[in-house]
Amino acid sequence: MVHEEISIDKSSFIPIYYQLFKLLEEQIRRGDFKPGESLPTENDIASRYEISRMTVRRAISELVSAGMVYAQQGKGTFVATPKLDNIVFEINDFNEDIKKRGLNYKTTLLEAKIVRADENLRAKFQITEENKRFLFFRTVLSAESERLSYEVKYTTYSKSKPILESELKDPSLPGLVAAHTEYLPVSSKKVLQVAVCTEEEALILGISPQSPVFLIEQTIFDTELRPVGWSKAVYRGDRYKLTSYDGWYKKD
Amino acid sequence: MVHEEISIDKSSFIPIYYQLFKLLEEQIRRGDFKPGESLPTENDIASRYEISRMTVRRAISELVSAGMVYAQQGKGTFVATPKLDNIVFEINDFNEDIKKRGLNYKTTLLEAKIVRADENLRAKFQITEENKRFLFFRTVLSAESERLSYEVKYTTYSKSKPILESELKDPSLPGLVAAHTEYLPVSSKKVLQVAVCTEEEALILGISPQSPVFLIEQTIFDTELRPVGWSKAVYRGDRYKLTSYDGWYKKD
DNA sequence: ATAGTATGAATGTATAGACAACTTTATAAG
DNA sequence: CTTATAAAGTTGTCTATACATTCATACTAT
Repeated sequence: MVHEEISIDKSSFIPIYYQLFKLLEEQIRRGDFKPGESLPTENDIASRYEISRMTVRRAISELVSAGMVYAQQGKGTFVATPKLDNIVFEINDFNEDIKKRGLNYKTTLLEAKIVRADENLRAKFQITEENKRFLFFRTVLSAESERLSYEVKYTTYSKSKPILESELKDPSLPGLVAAHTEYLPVSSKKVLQVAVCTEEEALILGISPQSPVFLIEQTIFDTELRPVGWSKAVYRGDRYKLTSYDGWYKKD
Repeated sequence: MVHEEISIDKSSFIPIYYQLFKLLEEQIRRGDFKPGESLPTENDIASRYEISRMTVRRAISELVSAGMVYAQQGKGTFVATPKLDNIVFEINDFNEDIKKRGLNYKTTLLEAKIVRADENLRAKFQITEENKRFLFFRTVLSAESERLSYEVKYTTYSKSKPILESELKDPSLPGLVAAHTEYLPVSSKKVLQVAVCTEEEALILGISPQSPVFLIEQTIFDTELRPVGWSKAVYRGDRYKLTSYDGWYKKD
């Protein structure tokens, strides 16, 4: 296969550092520089293309960010070996998958009320006070009139921030928390497990009991690391999967 | 709470850009600059600390990478709102969890042989040739004499690259592929699903049939995007979980 | 021979300045 | 008042230079 000659066009509106980044990336991909080998020195590249060394460094730093090369002070810059045992499952929203497929999805609010915390809930929110009240939501997500997931959510509650009608449409946990917390919610922890669903969940989702499901618990914390929101969601195992891509070739 | 006064020490061995990065990060964390608000301009910061604008830009670019701020040309640099519905499950190795807990884990090779591809396998490797041969491995991972996962792996095979004794100890798919492929393996796709285990898997893992399990399929591709390795692993659902942290506060 | 020292080469940090690209605001023209 | 133009402000790119830091090598003294 013949590769078209790529080079640097200093008069282009595309930044030089970006052109060089793409050029080096392509050369690495097609094996001009192999894993473990070193790239030409920054000064070599700079004089080769008659550009500044700082511009070369900008290009190389992009390669470093992409994980394709690594630099060692005093030695040089070397091509990395693609790491293939790294697994990164990234989901902006566990439901995004469904939405992307263009299906008609909708969230149904089963219940919304103010509750007093029982012992279990107090543990989740790391409080001892017995009379503290929380907002409680139960929702079901469905697509094409098929129920896909069931979620219960709790957030802190204060009288000064009542429930708004608009929240009830599609109450996401981060959204609810932001609306009912004094402090800024800044961090979140999620735990994914597999389980077989309970009879109640099976009934709600319209699947047979003991079916395998994804179970995701999420806790949201404020600036002082106090829990201000907690949710537990059950996703049908036969309708969800997570995909991870790795290595040099990534989805653009 | 009183915060110690942080500032820039130009004589420190810690780079100025890094000091400034940490300084700005801390100011954002404690709310001096709130989400949506703008940071001081680069020139302001530069003259405020009597450093170069390029050094300021280096610091801010770190903040951008961390997702705490975003820059808009011509307008300014603004504090981002923590995104809490992003889920990133990252596992260097699905077994790392086990290893970190300091348990005695070991990989047991159940079987290793050369096989001819059946129709199913040919589909996985996107080939039609019927007589092509592949390497086949079956392994079990156990910790504290408890079996945790069961994995079957296939890689391309050529006579010129025979199986080495050393491979049989702990044959990871990327390792096997690298040892038996002509071209460089550069990318990988993994799909995680939930399932209930088969009777065979239940027997091997010593759990009851129909137990919930994680199921991870991995395909490794070479530079020409040809599949050169495929594996399917079953992990005990009661022994594995995935955790994701999100937002501004991340684990250090 | 060994250890210490000097030298060169490579990446890392920092600066000052120039201009480009984009946005907002102020100004002028109709 | 509206619209077009100019100006100012802000981030983005690029350059040339200087020095620091780290590493490998060659050299020197013992």
